[in-house]
Amino acid sequence: MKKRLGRDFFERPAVEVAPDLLGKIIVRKIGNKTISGKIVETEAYVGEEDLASHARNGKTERNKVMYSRGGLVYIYLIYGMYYNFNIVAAKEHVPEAVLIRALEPIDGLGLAKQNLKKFGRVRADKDFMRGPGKLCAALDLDKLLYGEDITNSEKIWVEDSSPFCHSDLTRPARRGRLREVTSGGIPYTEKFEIETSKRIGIDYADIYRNKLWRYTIKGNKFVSKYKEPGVRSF
DNA sequence: CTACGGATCGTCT
DNA sequence: GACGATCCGTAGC
Repeated sequence: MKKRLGRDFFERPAVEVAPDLLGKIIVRKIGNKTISGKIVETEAYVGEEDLASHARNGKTERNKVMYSRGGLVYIYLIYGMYYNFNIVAAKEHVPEAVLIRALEPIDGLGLAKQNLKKFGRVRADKDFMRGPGKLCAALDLDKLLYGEDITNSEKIWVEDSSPFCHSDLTRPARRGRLREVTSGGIPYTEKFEIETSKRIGIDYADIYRNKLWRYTIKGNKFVSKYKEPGVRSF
């Protein structure tokens, strides 16, 4: 059974929520249409002392929702043309958040494709929701959703994954057996490994640039900057 | 494959 | 006035 994640899930430290979100399903409702995808990449931003976090200078007009209850949506404009989508973590007054960096597409690919076209051509299906800016474009996430409560919103929420869900992209070959249903090489029916790494694009953050607060599903092809194993450069 | 520059504007100094 | 939790196109190998 699919089940929406509630307050208790999000009101924990971001370094716990971020890895726990891997494998969960983001569902986006636009009118009577649905776009959904499996979370394969997240990053944790951990309070005012985290120099990579928007909370590093205290509460401001932009980041104030980070100080509210876990489970609210923090969306902001970046580089003047993209949005980034976060879910607030931890309890009220504690400014933590989880950046959603990549999804594996499941449903509503046609609409997602349409949404993305405003931002230019998309090369491959696996690139739809790979990267925080593209993900927001694909799901049509913008300032209008700032502060939305993901635990009871009609527009967006997070579900536990059902074991056999898969998209057209990852549907097994006609003759394939169920256990060969894969998500970027990782069978849905098996547990995945979580890999940690440095967060992307925050080289200015002094010692916090080296924190391993980026979480990915190991081997999943929909992770941003994923490289095929065995590929070497000269 | 890697490296690099430009787009573009709200937010904060 | 500077810059960014990004992305894409181009150039070169």
